Amino acid sequence: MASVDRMSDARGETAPDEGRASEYDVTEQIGHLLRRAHQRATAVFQETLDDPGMTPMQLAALMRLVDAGPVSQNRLGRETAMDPATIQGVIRRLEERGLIERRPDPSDRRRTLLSASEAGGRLAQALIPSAEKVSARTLDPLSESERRALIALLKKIA
Amino acid sequence: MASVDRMSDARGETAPDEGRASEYDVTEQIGHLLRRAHQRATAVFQETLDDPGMTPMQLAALMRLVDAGPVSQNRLGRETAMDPATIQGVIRRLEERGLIERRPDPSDRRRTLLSASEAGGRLAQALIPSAEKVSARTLDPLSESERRALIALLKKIA
DNA sequence: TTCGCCTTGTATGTACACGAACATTCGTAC
DNA sequence: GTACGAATGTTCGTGTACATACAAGGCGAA
Repeated sequence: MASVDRMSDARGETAPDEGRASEYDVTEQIGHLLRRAHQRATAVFQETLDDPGMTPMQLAALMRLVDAGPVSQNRLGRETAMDPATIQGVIRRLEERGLIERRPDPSDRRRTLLSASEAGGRLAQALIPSAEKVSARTLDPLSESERRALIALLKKIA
Repeated sequence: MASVDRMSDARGETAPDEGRASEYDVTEQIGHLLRRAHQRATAVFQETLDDPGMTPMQLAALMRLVDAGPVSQNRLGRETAMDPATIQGVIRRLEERGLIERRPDPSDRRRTLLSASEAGGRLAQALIPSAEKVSARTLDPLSESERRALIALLKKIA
């Protein structure tokens, strides 16, 4: 978290910005900027959320489960933009913490139905204010109209 | 890469968007949008770059080395926004491919000086057009002014 | 009904990403 | 000149992220 702060400098040691041979500057590429911004958003999440050990992906999955009732694992992955191979681990860790439950789907024997446990539902509800603070802090450097603009632009390229 | 495309739907199986209990929608949070956008940028990178096996981080490090001459490992990490623990693996893989070279810093025995090898320099130069195409494709859905706006906003929150 | 194709969940392997702990070395204050 | 704090690079552990391959079940067409 604090490590991100340390990574922004380019001072000292050698003269800055001399002898740029090619015309390709990594720090100007959209991919790099998206990565940096996502990096900071994750750091803010960890600093701000009232639950150490809860990760962004785990909270996303849990919140979605609380809202969207029992769903299959793959479907939950689609709704939260997670690969089937990725959501597998997220689900396993949430279950190990007793926040969600798994049971076989009676109407389709391939599927496992997921739902939030009692404790999971309570935790999700309790974390909402904290989660909203995360978003607010991440967008802190921007004005209200800039925030709306950024969100709209991100939706366009996603 | 194609998997990202499959992850955008929320149709079928149950009625969409009924019984939203809490007021927290994950897909509207800035962190989630940043993650999705970064996800797509990475997918475009892999589809577009003329070198399977080259990753965004590896290219960033290599490009920086070509431009910024010999640098220590930690410093290169700071300039490309990579954790010391992270850049370690990136450097190792680049060296295994013979694209960069490591030698001890004579003036500071803690440090390892990194520089691009001959082959690394040639590859970096050859990949520039391809890398620019990556950025262009990622920004494809946006107009020229939108692109500038997005880049400026991302720099503000990073 | 059976064949072919799709979906679902799992496992494996690679590559970030970062906290934490560590040994070595440097620089400086004393 | 020596003790102390800071910087450098490494290792370990955990958590995404995804390609690939796979077993099992569902489903429609022949």
